[in-house]
Amino acid sequence: MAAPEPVNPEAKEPGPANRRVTVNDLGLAAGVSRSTVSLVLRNSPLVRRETRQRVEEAIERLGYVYNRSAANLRRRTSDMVAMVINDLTNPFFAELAVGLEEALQSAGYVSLMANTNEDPATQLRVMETMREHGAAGFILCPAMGTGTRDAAAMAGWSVPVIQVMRRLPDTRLGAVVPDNVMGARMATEHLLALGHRRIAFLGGNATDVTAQRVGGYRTALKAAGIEGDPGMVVPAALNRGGGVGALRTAIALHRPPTAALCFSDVVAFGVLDALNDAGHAVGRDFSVIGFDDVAGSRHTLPPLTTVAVYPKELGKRSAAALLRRLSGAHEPAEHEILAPSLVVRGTCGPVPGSGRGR
Amino acid sequence: MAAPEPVNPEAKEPGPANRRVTVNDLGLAAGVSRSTVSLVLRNSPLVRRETRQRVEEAIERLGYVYNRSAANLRRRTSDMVAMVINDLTNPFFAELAVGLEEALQSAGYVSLMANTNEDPATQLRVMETMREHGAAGFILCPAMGTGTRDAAAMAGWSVPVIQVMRRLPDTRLGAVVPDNVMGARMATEHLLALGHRRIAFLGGNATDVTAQRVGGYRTALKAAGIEGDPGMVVPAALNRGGGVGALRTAIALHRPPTAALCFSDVVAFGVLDALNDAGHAVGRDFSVIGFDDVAGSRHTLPPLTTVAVYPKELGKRSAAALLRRLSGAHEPAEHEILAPSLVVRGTCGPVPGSGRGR
DNA sequence: GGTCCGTATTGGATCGATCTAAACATGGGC
DNA sequence: GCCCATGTTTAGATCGATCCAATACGGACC
Repeated sequence: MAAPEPVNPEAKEPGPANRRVTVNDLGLAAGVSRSTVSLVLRNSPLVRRETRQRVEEAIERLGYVYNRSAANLRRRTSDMVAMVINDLTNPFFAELAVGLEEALQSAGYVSLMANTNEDPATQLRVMETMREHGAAGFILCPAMGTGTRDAAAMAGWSVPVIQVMRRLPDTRLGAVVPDNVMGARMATEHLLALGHRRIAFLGGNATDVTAQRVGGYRTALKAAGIEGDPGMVVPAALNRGGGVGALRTAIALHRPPTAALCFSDVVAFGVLDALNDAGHAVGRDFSVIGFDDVAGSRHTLPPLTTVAVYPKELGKRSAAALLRRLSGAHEPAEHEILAPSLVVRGTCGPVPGSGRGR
Repeated sequence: MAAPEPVNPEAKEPGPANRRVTVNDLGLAAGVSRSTVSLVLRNSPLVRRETRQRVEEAIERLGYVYNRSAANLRRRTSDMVAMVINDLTNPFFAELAVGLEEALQSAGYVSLMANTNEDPATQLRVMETMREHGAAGFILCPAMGTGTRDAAAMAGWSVPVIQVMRRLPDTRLGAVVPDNVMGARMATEHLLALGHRRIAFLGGNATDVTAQRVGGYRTALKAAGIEGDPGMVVPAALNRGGGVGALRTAIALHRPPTAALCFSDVVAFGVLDALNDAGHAVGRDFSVIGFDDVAGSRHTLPPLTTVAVYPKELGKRSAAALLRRLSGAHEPAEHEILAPSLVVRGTCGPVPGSGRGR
């Protein structure tokens, strides 16, 4: 007997007013109590084989959907983790997010996600909402300009917060970051070994990351006995246009650099644009090193020498760190620092006019 | 009197075993019932001003956190939306995801997110989990090779599913997609207008998107009275390397093309690499058009002529479509098709040897 | 037959909120 | 003094699952 109205064809049993199927309904259908159904759902060995089959058959027949929210409420648990990312359109962070989500997914967690667009206010708002939703923990790549008050508030929440890539000055928050100081030092030393003495640092923002990279760069120069020239550090927007501008500023200096370490690959792309534009031969007239090793850096002309920091790995590690905090009751907040590596491609060469060319 | 143990400093009131603060606790603290507290939480005008203040003061003092899961359970509602993306590391989809999330966020929803990595099995698994979590609806960019059975299963769930960018052949699912046919037609006509007769189509995958773009390309050729040469459609992996290989295949043909429409900008990047590598002047010896208009296409040498499809806008629109379905009770599944536009930059020119050069 | 045991099952309370209908207070009108 | 309207508050049931202590059942054993 066909139903007169075009109802949802999946609603296998009409039921009273198309109500959601619950453990009670299953029990009724299978001739057991909801407690037994619950045991079946949780794969308890207490249930007799035959009873289990009856229940499973009812689950199938009624099209039952388990309600994790209700279960989590009763069990006082949560299997949701929040990931809060500053800028997903940046391929670096996109890859980080993918590594993160993949790790969480395979650990049986589901991810709440928000993009903050580098806005601390948005960041705090979405994190509060996610907390109300019962997120078991947070992975946060802090927006630029996140205040100390915000950090303190997060640290006061009773769920673990793991920072990734960037760090706020609050020791109660965990973190997984690359060793920016070391990466910048390695890159600078590479240029020094090629004979460069006047090396610029191009690009940077108001995060701890910039401070660390500039720090590593300065340390390497100092160790080589080179006086740091403040004009050699050129701040610039972290995009291609910023790189173009920064290079032009640098080569217009009274005593221009012969090489540059860039804050990121994207900035380096702009630097390459500007060099090509001005007719300089990259790697011969001027050497360039990037930072991050994003996908595109393999394909510039010439291919970009850069410092690889493995964003996907950062994501995976931060997920692992969070999962550790979630299982081990009161682990302390740890900071994990990943070693970067220098990837030598084609944008660096000996100092022009050193006689080592050709 | 200082507590002896280093407990969570945010736990303003010790409470019995550091239990979560609930409406009951608030009621006790403010001298009202939990019902009144609940009214305050929902900003009901029924509550007397003075009572509301007492409750709000208690909320502040006890550090209360609203439990949305519990509320959603009782109210039989959900304010979570699931976004399921095939490949977030692809900047095109990353931007789409950002537009999507932004729109959902400002509509008061929180986003569950999963990356499927183009794997239909993963896709189905995470979507089922999200359903159990009570997602109010789905925005799905289907993984390549998603089966009809999967599509039917999703359509049978009682929550709306909006596809974005790609479409499965199931009319019960909504969709927001660009007009790929039109875009490819416009691009091909642009090349035809420049005098090209032998135009290749490079790259493609096993989705409806490829079929549509090739379709538009063929339609334009046919309208110009050009016999479609099957060898001119060169399938290739959708990455830079695929583009390199596809171009080499194309120019090795007996009668090679003088221009190419690429499946995507990324493929076009590879094509440009291969052309530069072979010493061809792009835009003079050979014309290239991309598809998507991703950020990088502005910065190739020369800048890439391409078909813009506005991924962020696709994201916003699909969010809007889902929200419409969520409010309006039984809206039908609509398909929204966005017009693309041709962005003319520097990679196209007249046919070589046509005398129109220079 | 009664006791004990292991296996399998169950009803009632509970998680933290909301809903419903009813109760309560106050004041005016008659 | 009673009724009713208005404004404010509340107890009990409920959402859909799990926890807990209790129970039912059959068989082994004295």
